[in-house]
Amino acid sequence: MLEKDLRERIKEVAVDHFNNNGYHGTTIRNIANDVNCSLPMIYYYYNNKKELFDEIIKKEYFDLLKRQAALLKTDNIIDFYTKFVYDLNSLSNYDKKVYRLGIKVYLSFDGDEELMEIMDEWEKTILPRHYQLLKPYLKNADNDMAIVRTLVHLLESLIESIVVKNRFLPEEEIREEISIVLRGCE
Amino acid sequence: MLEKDLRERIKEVAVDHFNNNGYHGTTIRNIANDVNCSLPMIYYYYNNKKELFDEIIKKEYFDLLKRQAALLKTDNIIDFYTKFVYDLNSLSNYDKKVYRLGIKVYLSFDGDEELMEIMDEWEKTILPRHYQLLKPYLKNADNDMAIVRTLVHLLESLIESIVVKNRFLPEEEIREEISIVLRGCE
DNA sequence: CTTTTCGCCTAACGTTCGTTAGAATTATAT
DNA sequence: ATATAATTCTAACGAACGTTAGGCGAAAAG
Repeated sequence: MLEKDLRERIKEVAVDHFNNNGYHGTTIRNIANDVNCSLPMIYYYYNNKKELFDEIIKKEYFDLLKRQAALLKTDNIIDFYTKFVYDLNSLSNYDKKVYRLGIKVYLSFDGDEELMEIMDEWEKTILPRHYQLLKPYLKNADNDMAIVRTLVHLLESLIESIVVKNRFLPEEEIREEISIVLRGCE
Repeated sequence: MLEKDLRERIKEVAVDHFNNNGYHGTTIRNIANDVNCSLPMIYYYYNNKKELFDEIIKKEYFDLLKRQAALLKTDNIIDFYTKFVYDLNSLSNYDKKVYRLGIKVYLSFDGDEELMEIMDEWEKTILPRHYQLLKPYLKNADNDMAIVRTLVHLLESLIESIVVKNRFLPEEEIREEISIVLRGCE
């Protein structure tokens, strides 16, 4: 037994390859090479290529999302969202790659119909969840929902910068932008 | 000679395939099948697969971007940005697919190093360009640049909804969100 | 001590890929 | 009419792909 469980190491390397080369550009041989194991070992732990890909999205990605969504919320809504985004900067490389891969599937740039449906289900929960979070701070104006939508759009773009484009975003910049959208709230 | 130039038809079908299946998931055989021509005809007009992909990004995508960027600007900045985004809804299917493919490369979900460098060069021009547009409407506050950044982030997310996720966004929703970011300007 | 199970391997299967050789057909020019 | 050039084809190349058959050695179970 090497440093880590072989099954885990395969998945880690697979995340890397799927990320860099997409589903079709990734070969089992290349994964096996980087893991330093023989080719059929991949099939010993995963039935086939698709199952390996699916496990990364269904388990790793959604676990990560749920961990993120369960973050504690402070009493200041701007602080909360700022921290929520800023903390993505210090995600582990593995988590960042899983996140990136998930977004790729979310935008239907990779994966298949089945995964897309799961993503659609998740997406439906996004707006209501943030509406609940923001509710106490909204002034029951006629554009409350527009503010929630705008914030979610901003968050998506910020997350993409950090996770997909692999940029570092300073806390102050994040706070400024979120404050612009939420100015007037609290 | 059929309805259209064969070279053009190959490119059209290729855009579709690269879009649906990515670079590695696309095969020259499948393209030839859908074009209803023999396989080597692709090689008659394009030296290889990569050249076909590159032409779509380098010519079609950037032509589209430049067309977009050259849009006339009205005297009302919110009207202008609203129209800018809303008009994406009625892009032709071909243009939408080209746009989508370009964003895929922009996010380095497809394509290679060389295309990424071209994308990076383009990206550098985005913030300054919108700063110039917004300048007359900004009140020289200390968060002027933050407003520009926020707007660009919002635009990116709105564009992605329409072009990548293929949603229809109503003009009123777009206007509301842009107004939230630009409230105070003009 | 024997037998079964587990983790891992070498070698190969059949298929599909990008690409090309070489020839047939059609259009253009002389 | 004849020569040249532009399109298009059938057929195949070698390489790489996902996947599997079958066996080896060590550990665990009886």
